[in-house]
Amino acid sequence: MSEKLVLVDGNSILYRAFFALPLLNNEKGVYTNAVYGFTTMLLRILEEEKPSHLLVAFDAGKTTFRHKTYTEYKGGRQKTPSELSEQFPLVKELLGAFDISHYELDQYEADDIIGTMSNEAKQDDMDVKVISGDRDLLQLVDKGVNVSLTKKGVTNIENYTPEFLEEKVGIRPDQVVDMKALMGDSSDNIPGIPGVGEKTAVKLLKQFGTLEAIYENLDQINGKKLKEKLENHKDDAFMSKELATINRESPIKVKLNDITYNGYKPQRVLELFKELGFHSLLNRIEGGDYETEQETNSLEEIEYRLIEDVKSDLFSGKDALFLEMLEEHYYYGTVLGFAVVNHKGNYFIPTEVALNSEAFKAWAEDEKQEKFVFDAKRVTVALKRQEIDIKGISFDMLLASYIINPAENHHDVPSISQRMDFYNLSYDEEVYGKGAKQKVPEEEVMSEHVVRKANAIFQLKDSIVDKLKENDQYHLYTDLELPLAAVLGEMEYYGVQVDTDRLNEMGAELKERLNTLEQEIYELAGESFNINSPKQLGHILFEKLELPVIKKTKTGYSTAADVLEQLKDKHEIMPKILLYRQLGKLQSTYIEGLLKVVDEGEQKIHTRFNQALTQTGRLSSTEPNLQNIPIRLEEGRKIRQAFIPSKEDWVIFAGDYSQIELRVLAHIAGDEKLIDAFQNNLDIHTKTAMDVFKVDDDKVTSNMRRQAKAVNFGIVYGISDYGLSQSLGITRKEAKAFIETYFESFPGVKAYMDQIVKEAKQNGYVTTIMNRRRYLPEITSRNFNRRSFAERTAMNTPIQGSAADIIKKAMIDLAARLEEENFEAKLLLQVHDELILEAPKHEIERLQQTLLEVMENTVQLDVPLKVDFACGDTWFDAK
DNA sequence: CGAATCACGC
DNA sequence: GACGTACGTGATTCGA
Repeated sequence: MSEKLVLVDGNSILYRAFFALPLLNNEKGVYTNAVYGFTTMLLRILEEEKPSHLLVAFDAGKTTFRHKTYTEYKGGRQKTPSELSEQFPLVKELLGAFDISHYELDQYEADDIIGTMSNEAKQDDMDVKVISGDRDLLQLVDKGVNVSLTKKGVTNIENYTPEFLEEKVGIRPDQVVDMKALMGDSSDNIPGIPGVGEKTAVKLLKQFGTLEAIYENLDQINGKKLKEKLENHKDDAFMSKELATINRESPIKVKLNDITYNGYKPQRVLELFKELGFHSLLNRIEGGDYETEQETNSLEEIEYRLIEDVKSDLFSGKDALFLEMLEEHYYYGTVLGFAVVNHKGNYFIPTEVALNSEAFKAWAEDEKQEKFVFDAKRVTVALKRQEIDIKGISFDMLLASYIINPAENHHDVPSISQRMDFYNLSYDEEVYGKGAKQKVPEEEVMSEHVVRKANAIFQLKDSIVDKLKENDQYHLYTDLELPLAAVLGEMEYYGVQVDTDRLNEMGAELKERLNTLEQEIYELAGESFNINSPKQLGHILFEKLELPVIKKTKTGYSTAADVLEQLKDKHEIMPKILLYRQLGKLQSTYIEGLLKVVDEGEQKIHTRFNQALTQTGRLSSTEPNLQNIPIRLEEGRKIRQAFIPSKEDWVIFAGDYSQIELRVLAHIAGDEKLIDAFQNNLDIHTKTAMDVFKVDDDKVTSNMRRQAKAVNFGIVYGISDYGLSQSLGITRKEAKAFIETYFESFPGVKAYMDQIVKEAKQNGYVTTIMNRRRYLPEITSRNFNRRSFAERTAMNTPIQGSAADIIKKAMIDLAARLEEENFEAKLLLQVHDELILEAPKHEIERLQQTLLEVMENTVQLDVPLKVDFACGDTWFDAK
C-alpha cells in the first residue's frame, strides 16, 4: 500500500474555524468553537485520507525570518482575539489525545514546515496532502501533492491538483508566488503592485510566465498606466515574491519517520471530548459506541444498599429520588427501579419492592417529606400510573437546569452534573447503549448507575439552588415551574378523550378523495409518480410540464406551497397537487398520526408537554403534538370534532388570551399609544393600520388591516424585513419601509427595541417579566446574520417569554381554584395562549366566570388582559 | 439513520 | 451587501 502524508496548517485551520463557527463555549465557560471546528476537520481527514504519516504544523512566535526582509511583514494585523488564543493549548491537548505529532520552529511559519516536509515526502514518492485555509500554500501543488483549501467553514474543502489550479485560476503552481508578488496581500501586509488584482496578474503571467520575465519585457506591456506602475514598484514586487515564497529547506528537526501515524486510543479521545463538551462527536470515534465498559470502570466506587423491604426509617425527610425508565413515554414505560439517596446512605429499591411497600407509598405521598428529583412531571405521571400520588417534590434538577440556561441541549443528570464539575457517574448512553442497540444491562450495573444519578442530585442540589438565587430566578423556579409540573402532570395523566369512529370516518373519506386526486394528477402528468417526493414532483412540474421555476432549494426545485400557489393558474394540475398536499397532510399526520397514539382501552390521548425545551419558555407537546391541530382551514378544523369530553353531558371549554403578546409589548415597552389602544379596547390591527397608513378608522380597507396585522405579527415573532416581505408578498424594501413607519407611529416600541438590544449586548442575555433568561452570545458576532438574528431574538424573547410566563401562572392559579372550589372541571391542554378544559354542563357558567377572572387577573399589567371564551360538544364546537 | 423538505399551530 | 431568516413537532423521501 502506498504511503500518504497529510500536513495540516494548524494556525490557518484554527483561524478559519474560529471565525466560521459561533462562539460556543462548553460547560465550564471555556471557548471551544475553533477546537470543535478543528476536530471535525481532523476526523474527516482521518476517515477519508487514512494517512500513514501525519503532522500538524504551527507558526512559532511573533517574528520570523521574513521580518528581516521586511519589518512590516504581517503588520497591521489585528491581535489574535483572546477567545481564540486560549484555544491553542486545547488543540495541542487534542492532538495529544489523538496521538498526532505537531511541530513548530522558531523564526519559521507553518507554511515553511509544510513546504519542507512535503518536499522530503515527494522525494520518497509518497502521496502528500496539505490542508489549509491559506491560498499561498497552492504553490506547493505538484504531481502527487494535493492542497485542500477550506472554502466555507472548515469541513467544506476544495482539493487542488495542478490541473484543477490551472482550470480554476489559470496559472501553474510555480506561478502562485509571482501572482502574489503582483497582487500583494493585505492580510500579510505584502504590498505587491497597487492597482493590480487577480485579473491583471493572471493575464501578465499567461503572457510572460514569471515575474522576472515580465520585467525583462516591460516594453511589450499593453497599457501605459500599468507599465508605469510596474516600473515604479519593481522593488516591492520582488520583495513581495521573496516574502510569499515558502522556504522548502527549513532547518526542521522532525523526520518523516517521526510522524508515522498509527491511529489513536478511543478512550483517551472520548474522555477529552467529554471534557470539552463535544457530545455530538462522541459517536464518530471508533469504539465510541460504548460496547466496552471502560468508562464505568474508571469511576470512583460508590457504595449502596439493595433494599428488599422498605422501612420508613430509610427516609430522612430530605431525600433524592431517582425513578429509572428507559422509555421516553413515561405514561406507558416500565419503571426499572428507584434510587434513594440521603445523608444516611445510598439505596436502590427494585420496582416490585417499592410498589408493594406501604412505607414507600406513605413516604411518597407525604407532602412534608421533601423529595429532590430529576423531572418532577415524569416522576409524577409514572407514579400516578402505579397509584401513588407523589407530593412534596421540592427540587427538580431538570427544571432548575432549564431555567439556568434554556439554550443547553443536554438536560440529563450526567450532563448537568458535569457542568457543575461533578463527574462521578456515566452517561445513560454508556450504560444502556442507544438507538436499536439500547438494552437493559445486568441488574447491578443498572442499579449502580441509578444510585449514582440520585447521588448526583443529592450532592448538587444546594449549589444549583444557590445559582438560581444568584440569578434572581428562585421565584421563577419555585413559584412557577415547579408547581406547574404538578399541574401538567395531572393534565397528561388525565388525557383527552378521542372519538376514534369520527377519525376513522374522516380517514375513509379522505382516502377516497386522495385516490381520485392521485389518478387525476397522474392523468395530467402523463405518468404516475410519487407526489409526496419533492424531487419527483419537481421533475414532473419543471421539466416535463416546463412550468416556470420560481425558487430553488439546495437540492433541486422548490415545491413549497407558496411556489405552487404562484403556479396555480399555469396548469390544471396545480390546484389538484395543492389539494393533494393539504389532504395528505390531514390523513398522515392528523388522522393516522392521532389514531396511532390513542389508548386502546380508554380511547384517550396522553400527550406529553415538554416543560424544559423551548428557548422562550413556551411549552411544547409531543406524541402527539396537540398544539398544532388544524384550525385555519375548515377542512382541517374538522379534525377537532374528534376531540370530545370524557363524560356524558360534559362540554369542551376553551379560554384564550386575546392579543396577549401585543399587550405584553405595550406593557414592557410602555408605549403610550399602544397602551391607550388596549385600554380603549380597540381592534389593534385596525388601529395599527390607521397609524401606519395615516387614515381614519372608516378609511381602513381590509387590505390595509391585513398588512397591519402582518406587521404586528412580525413584531411579535421577531421576523426580519425579509420575513415580512415573504408573508406579504412584497419586496424587502417595501417591508423595511413598513417596519420603519410602524416604529415612527409607535415611538415607545422603537425605544424599547433599541433599549433591549443594548441591554442584551451589555448583559449577554435578556429576561422576561418573571426573570426567565435567554443568553444571546451571538449579539456581538462579527457575522451580520448571526448578529441580526440575535438582535431580533433580544426583541422578541421578552415578549413571547413573558406571555408564556403569564399563561403558566394562570394555569397554576386556575388549577388551585378548581380544586378549592370543588369543580369537577379538568384542564386538558394548553396551546400557548389558550387553555382547553372539559366540564359538566352545570358548571359552565361558574367555570366561565372563574376562568375569566383567573386568566385576566393572574398578573397586573399596564394594559388589561382580555380573555375570550367558548364551549361546545367537541373541540371544534368550542369556537 | 440522518438530512432535507414540507406543513401544521401560535 | 453579505446570508437565511420566530418557536416548535411530525411525516415523508432519499442517499450513505
